[in-house]
Amino acid sequence: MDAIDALQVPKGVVEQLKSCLEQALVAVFGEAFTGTDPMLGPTSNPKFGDYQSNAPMALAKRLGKAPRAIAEELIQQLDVSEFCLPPAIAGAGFINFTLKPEYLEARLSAFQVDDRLGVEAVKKPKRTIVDFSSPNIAKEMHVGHLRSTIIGDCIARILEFQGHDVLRLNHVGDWGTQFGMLITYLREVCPEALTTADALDLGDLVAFYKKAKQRFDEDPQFQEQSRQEVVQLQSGSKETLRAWNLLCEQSRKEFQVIYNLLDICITERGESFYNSLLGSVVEDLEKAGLLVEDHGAKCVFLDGFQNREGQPLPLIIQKSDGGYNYATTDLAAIRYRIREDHAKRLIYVTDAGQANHFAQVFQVARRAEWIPEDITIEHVQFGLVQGEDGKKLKTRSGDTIRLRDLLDEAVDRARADLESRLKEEERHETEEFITHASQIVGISAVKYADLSQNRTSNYIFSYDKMLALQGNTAPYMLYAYVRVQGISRKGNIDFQNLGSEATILLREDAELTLAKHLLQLEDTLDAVSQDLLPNRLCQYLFELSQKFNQFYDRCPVLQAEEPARTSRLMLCDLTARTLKLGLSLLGIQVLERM
RNA sequence: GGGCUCUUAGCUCAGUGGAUAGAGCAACCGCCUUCUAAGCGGUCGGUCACUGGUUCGAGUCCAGUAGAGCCCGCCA
Repeated sequence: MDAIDALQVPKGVVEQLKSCLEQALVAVFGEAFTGTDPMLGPTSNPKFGDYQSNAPMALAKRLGKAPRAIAEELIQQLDVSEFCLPPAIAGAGFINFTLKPEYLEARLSAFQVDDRLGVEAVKKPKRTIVDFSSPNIAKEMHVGHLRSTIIGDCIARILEFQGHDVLRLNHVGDWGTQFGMLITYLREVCPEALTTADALDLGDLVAFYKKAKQRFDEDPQFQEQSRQEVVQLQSGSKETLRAWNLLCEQSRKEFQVIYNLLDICITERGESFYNSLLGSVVEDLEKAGLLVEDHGAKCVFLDGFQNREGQPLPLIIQKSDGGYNYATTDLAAIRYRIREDHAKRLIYVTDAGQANHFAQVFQVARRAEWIPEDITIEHVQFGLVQGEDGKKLKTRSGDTIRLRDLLDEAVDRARADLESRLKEEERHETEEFITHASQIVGISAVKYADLSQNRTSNYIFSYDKMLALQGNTAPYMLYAYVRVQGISRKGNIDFQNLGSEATILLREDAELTLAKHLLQLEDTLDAVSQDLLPNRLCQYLFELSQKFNQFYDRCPVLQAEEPARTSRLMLCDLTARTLKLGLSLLGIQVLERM
């Protein structure tokens, strides 16, 4: 087969093999086996080939035959010669498939002119909302916002690349009791901040917030005033709204500094956006017969949730003072996102501590029949960021770490490391180079360290580990990319112009291993867009870097004779482009030199 | 008391119901006259918390036990 055929069969290898197996199952065992899962996956060990089917063992009971006999019959009816070597039966009844070098060569050669590197855009794009980051107005962004921001951005990037229509929403905390207490406090001690722009910077605001919170916790009268202020806000008092607006504007500027640093694009649509819709949420829940008044508050009592005394737990929709809280806002947001934004997939990226809250809100929305069957709603939760002592990450003095400081330190450390290496190697680089490289390495390291862990577990934050040059880190991968660019500089190679005759030839094991991995990008992205676990993409890119480094170690490129030389140059270029694309989906930029 | 998440090598962590459970770090041993050694190869390292169950097959699914973290009525 040649490159043209490969282009006409654009489906992933796995899909092709699966459908061949499905056809064989029907051909051998009859129509009753239509739709039987062929149980195809990558092999558990490269010595078994590339893919394995476990179907014979699964079907043994149903067919009353030995697995190996079933495998034998299946193979007879199976024609995969287009892309595989003859399949082999092994062990208890596994069917092992090994891809033909010619097939790999043809597929990869086609990637040469494909910016998407073989990854097809989805046929049915879904309107998807990714709700992430969500800092609170009047507070500084801190470590707690790190994971939501990084993971949410990554998920959005991947879904966008797959062709989905993604709306990235920043559900900022710009409403609620905390706001009331801040305005109440400022009215007392710094009234000009409520009427004049830039009267305070965010640092002051944060200090005031802390004091306000203190007052709120110990002074019942202050509490009451704060609640009243919230009611004023919610009912649209002009003066309060103006003060509120000034505070928001101040915070917004500061958030943007962080988002620029992290290269994050997001649309702000805070809690306040849903303010005018809260009343109808209450009304509709009332109509649906879900609302119960208890101690003056309007609640929905939940199925499967209890308080300490074993009583059913309420979700409070409207407080006894008439104010609304976050559950109400989240319910309004669900409705708005489905009815007005026409979202088909709703994704919330917040910490695991909010799992109860979302489970409760989703339950109420379902019982109110606001979530149609064809719409999925997911809480993408993640664990705590912990210090190296295993406790919640804090500064030495016990304060919360500002996100800004955390990122600055990562960049500073990357810079110190780079400078010491330059000195050691007696290299001289411009200030511009050093600044840029440190910036990319530092920020990438923070992002990659976070994304490379399974998000559901807590994660231990360590500058030393994330900035390490060895292992599963951003610098290791950036270096693999830089190595390719080094080859092109050394050999004066223009990867865009390797000639129309250029073809990929896979002769060495290291070449074959690398080639097979390059072909798995699509499957990897499919998996990530389903389970929303970015660490799988990280794992893929890490393995790609390892396989490239092995190839680099064993196969000379520039010194090789033609046609191997051009073929290897193509493999280098494909690797670099795959790394660049993959890292970009993690929100990480590459460097040409480092 | 209830709920959620977790428990895998000395450390940090992967692991789609399938074959002999993997990686990185740390430790130790090798490899630069050859494209950046920020690399590559090798050695050492395991009662997958425990007990049952489902299954042809369980680290993976179910139940229970123990331990850790987080959450649990008017904050978000």
